[in-house]
Amino acid sequence: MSFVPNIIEPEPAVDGSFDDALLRGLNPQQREAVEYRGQSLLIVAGAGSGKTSVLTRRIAGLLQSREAFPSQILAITFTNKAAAEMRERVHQIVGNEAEGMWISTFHSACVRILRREAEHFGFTKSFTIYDSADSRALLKRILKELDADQYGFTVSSASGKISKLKNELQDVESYARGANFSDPAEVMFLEIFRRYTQALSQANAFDFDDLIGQTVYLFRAFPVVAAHYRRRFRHILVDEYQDTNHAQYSLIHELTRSVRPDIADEVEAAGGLVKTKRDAVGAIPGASLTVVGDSDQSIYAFRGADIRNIVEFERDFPNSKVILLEQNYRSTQNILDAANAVISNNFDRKDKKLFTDIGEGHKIVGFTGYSGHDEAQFIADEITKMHDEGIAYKDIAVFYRTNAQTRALEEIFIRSALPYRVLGGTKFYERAEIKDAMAYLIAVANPADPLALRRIMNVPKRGIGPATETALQSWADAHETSLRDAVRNAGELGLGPKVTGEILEFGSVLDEVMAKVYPPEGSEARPAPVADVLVELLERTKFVETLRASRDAQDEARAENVEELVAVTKEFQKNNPDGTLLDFLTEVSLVAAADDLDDLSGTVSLMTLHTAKGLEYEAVFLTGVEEDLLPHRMSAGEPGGPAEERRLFYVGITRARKRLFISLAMTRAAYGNVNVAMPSRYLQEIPADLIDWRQSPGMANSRNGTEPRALNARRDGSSWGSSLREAAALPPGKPKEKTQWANMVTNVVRDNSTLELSAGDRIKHNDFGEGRVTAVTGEGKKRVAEVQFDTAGRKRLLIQIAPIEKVE
DNA sequence: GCTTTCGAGCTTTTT
DNA sequence: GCTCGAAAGC
Repeated sequence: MSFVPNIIEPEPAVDGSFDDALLRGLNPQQREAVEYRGQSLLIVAGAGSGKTSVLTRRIAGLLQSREAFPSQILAITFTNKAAAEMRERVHQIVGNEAEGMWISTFHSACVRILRREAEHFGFTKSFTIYDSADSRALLKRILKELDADQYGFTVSSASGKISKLKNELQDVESYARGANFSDPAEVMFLEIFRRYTQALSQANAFDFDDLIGQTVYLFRAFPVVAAHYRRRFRHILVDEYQDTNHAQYSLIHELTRSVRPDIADEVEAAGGLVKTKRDAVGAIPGASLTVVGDSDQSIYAFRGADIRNIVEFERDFPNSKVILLEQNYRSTQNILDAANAVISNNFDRKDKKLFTDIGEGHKIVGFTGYSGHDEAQFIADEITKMHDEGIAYKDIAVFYRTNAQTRALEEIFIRSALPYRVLGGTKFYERAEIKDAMAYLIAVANPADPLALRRIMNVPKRGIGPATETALQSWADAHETSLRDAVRNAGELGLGPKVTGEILEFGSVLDEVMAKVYPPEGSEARPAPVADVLVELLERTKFVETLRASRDAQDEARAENVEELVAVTKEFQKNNPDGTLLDFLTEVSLVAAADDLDDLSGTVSLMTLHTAKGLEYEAVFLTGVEEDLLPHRMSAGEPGGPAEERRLFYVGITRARKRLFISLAMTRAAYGNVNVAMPSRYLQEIPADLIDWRQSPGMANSRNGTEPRALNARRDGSSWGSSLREAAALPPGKPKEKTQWANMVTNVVRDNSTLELSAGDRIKHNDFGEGRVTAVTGEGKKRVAEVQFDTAGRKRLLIQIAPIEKVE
């Protein structure tokens, strides 16, 4: 493929001035961060210090002053959501001038580049993107082929190691150079890595890490290609710089390099307009770089993020300017005091203190539950109270360390009829039936991908079992062709007539639909819209029909999910009239947890602490602040683990604007059994006078006691254990137990759909005891009772499933 | 080749 | 307490 410059543009006429409105309301440091002009700028932006505002105004300034065309700006954010927000905010300031900027994540920017350039190195533009599940499936096959479990390899250990290597820009060859060949496990790993890499390239696929790594490779191997992007992007801005890994760091380095005079000659000879950009010696100077970050918020070391990228920025980019933003515009002073106190325990950091002039605000509220459910009930009650006080559900968020913690929260929220959304976690696109439907689309888009093909070969059931699949694969191997070709030529395999017919029919459905997606060269036909493609595939394979006909009750729900996917494709087509199947697949592959956080108002948001980064809420609940959860047990062994966990806690605290709740439980369910939980060490790091303990670990621990025990008085495990044993020894359901653990919740659920309730009724609840109904709202399945309990306080109950009965 | 059953292992965080 | 894979029976 020859290099074709695709944008002809004159130099912008710099008038060097921009609207004063851009600087309005900024403090001196923020103002300087917007106005500074130089080769490289590091903005160290504490949590809530207005960095998004600074970044967007900086971009708007570049555009308004005509220092840059939109097409010369590349802004990189961490999530698509953040990218969309930044685009929107720039658009608000400069209007349509914002068109043509690249504001995207590292991954989507790289996909865009790779789709354009993949043909330089043996891929086609229709490559597929393997998500982690796809990579794992592939690795599973490879490990099995090699019997690698003999050497202690698991899918997760192998995928972790490969990912780590790729983040450090290592490939099979470079790894082999440093490998110890007398270690059989290392030899085995090398073989796994080799086969994995080979399988990806045969499948015309990249995994997540490749998207970055291969782009760097592309730039290094093809200087003229790199020169095209270096020439194009004159201003590069990177958000959340503390979370970049080595590959991403290298990508930034590659993009901001200057173009050597001889390469510039080559670009010019190929028709690239570079003359106006060349300096005295004929080189094209490197682009200007602005990075924004906060090393206190670095929480992705496990993914290869290297805090040194930000710490050593000044060394890497000589003559760079550093600007510190310390004034916080988000949180109350109490919240900031807690955050500052916690983070100051990380000793190897530059001292930095957030301050605000918002005022003290509410105290932080602490609560210790008996169990995770008890904790969840406390949260539900507090949310109800705040909602009554006029705080919208959408301004409230609940954070947790692990996704497993959602279960208890969801159960209680459903019972309390609280509207909520879980961000991340088991996502729509991870459901098996959705992955199946998606695999049909991938098989059509990228016929080289055997993973997708294998997944759907027998879905719905068409009698192509493992034996038949192996036969097809062997035929493909013997003829040195793809699995897809074997499907087309199934007639030559000598299989039974029935199964042969099925395979051929399957293959021709794919081929015929493919012809509609990629109309032959010179034909008038436009590529078929994604929704049509999907519907045709589903109909011709009787995919939904089979699910609907199934006796399994869950299959009905699966059919509905697939219909939902059809709706998603229609929506996509509406928003992107020219969107291709590849665009759709790319978008789906790169959606992040924080991305589906749309303005769907009126629901409480539940998410992990990692997902919470970059977001802010009026009220925040930090849950499960316990040893082994935060800090997580798994982090203990890793160097820097506890410090990173502390940063995670810090990130959580600093998301809150006005109200912060910190909660924990004395027991926590894991793997289906119940374990004793201890308060997190980080709790002691918050000055005691900042927290108003509704029920402190000390109170919850002492039998009847209302004396809060000082948190920093070390409790050993045995005292917790013994107190628990006493608690557990009490038969469940005794009145005494109830009053002591007013919020204790059991798992009793019943079908109450026939129960008629109205205001004034007196009821008895399994866990909360007796109370009076104050209001009934909603219809049918969603009827909700507001109940004032005698001892347990006010609760909202979803009547249908509440363990209650009327008492006369 | 399909379906059912039973046991093992599992949970850190994500683009 | 759930998911996945192996094994056995149909």
